[in-house]
Amino acid sequence: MREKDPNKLEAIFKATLKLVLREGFTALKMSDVAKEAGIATGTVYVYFESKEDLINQLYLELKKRNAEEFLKGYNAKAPFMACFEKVWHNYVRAQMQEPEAAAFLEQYYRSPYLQEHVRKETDKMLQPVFDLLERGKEERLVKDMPTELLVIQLSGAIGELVRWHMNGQIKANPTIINKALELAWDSIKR
Amino acid sequence: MREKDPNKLEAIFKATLKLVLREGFTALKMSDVAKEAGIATGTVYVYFESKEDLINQLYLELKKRNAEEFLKGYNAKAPFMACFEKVWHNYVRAQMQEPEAAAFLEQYYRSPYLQEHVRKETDKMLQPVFDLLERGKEERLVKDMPTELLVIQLSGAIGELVRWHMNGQIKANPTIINKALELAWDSIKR
DNA sequence: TTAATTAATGAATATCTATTCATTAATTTT
DNA sequence: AAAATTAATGAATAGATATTCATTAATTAA
Repeated sequence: MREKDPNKLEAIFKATLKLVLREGFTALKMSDVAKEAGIATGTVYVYFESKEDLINQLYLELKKRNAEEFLKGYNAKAPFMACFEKVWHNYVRAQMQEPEAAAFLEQYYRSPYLQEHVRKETDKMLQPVFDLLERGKEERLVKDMPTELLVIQLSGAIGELVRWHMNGQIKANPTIINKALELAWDSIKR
Repeated sequence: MREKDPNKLEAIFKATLKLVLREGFTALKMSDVAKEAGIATGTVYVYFESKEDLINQLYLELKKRNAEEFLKGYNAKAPFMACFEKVWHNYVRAQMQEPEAAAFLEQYYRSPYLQEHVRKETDKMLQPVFDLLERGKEERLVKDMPTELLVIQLSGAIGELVRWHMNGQIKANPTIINKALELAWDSIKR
């Protein structure tokens, strides 16, 4: 039993991400994926049943990696402010390090591949943020506003920062990122 | 010379928006557009040369409408705070009233149809916001931060609010919208 | 070392969808 | 009212792309 090559699988993922970033789902062709990955068209079908399968598997994989990145070194017992900064930086880093992934996830949300239960499932990833913000409210450090609104404020700003960065409209260096953190915090602090 | 029916043109636009909101560009078929608009497939080609043409014409039309909405009743000579609130509410309203348009524009930005010069062209729509924020900095009402960052903070939050609203994850009634404004202002105020 | 098994290939096929066009219907002009 | 013009139709066509599969190459087991 000859083994499948994990490098090829990863190459397919990478190629897909690259192409989706460049032209979106609309222009994604299996033959292009294969070419970009440096393999034959048919080989993609050794690893994935169909285009739909590829996209969904990749989606789940990205979510998994994202969650790991997201909670790296997070300790819910630390003081609130430490937790907040940690989560914020993790979130930014997760998005910044993998802008292709961010673009893919964005596309997935507006595609025929999306299944509602999957969306709900993966939205749970934000739960730690919800918990943290509610703790912040209890400790009277954060405004008494619907937690959803607070999350929207934070994730919206980060997402937009990454988009502008990718467009080349802004260069998101550490200085900029820290300033963005300051803005974000001033927004929700009591 | 029989005249073309402006209702049909509008119906095609509407159908396209509806379908793109539901499943994105990926699943957009000319035959579906026609069916949704209640006309024959071929009729779409009476009004548009091609699918590409349809998408680009719709894009330009939406941008035009958006810009009108955006600047409605705006008077740059009013006191800063009045201007800020006006612009903010206009921006929210433009996005909220036409969530389908917002979804379409989002998709367009990640599609093979996008042309870089078009993106740059239409990004100019944000110029009034840039101007206003720079005035705010001069008047010492707004933080001395790169204007881009301030814009990112504002537009990111609004965009995310609309997305959550569309997903049904939050009900953006006037109360919520005002709270969001409060958060946004606290973020950038000095 | 040979046989067996499975990955890899890519041209051929099947499927799907944009576009065309011969025909019909509606409107306008004469 | 008849002729002329153009919109509207939708089945047929052209073109594009997902998927298959007969064949080859590589790896593993015997």
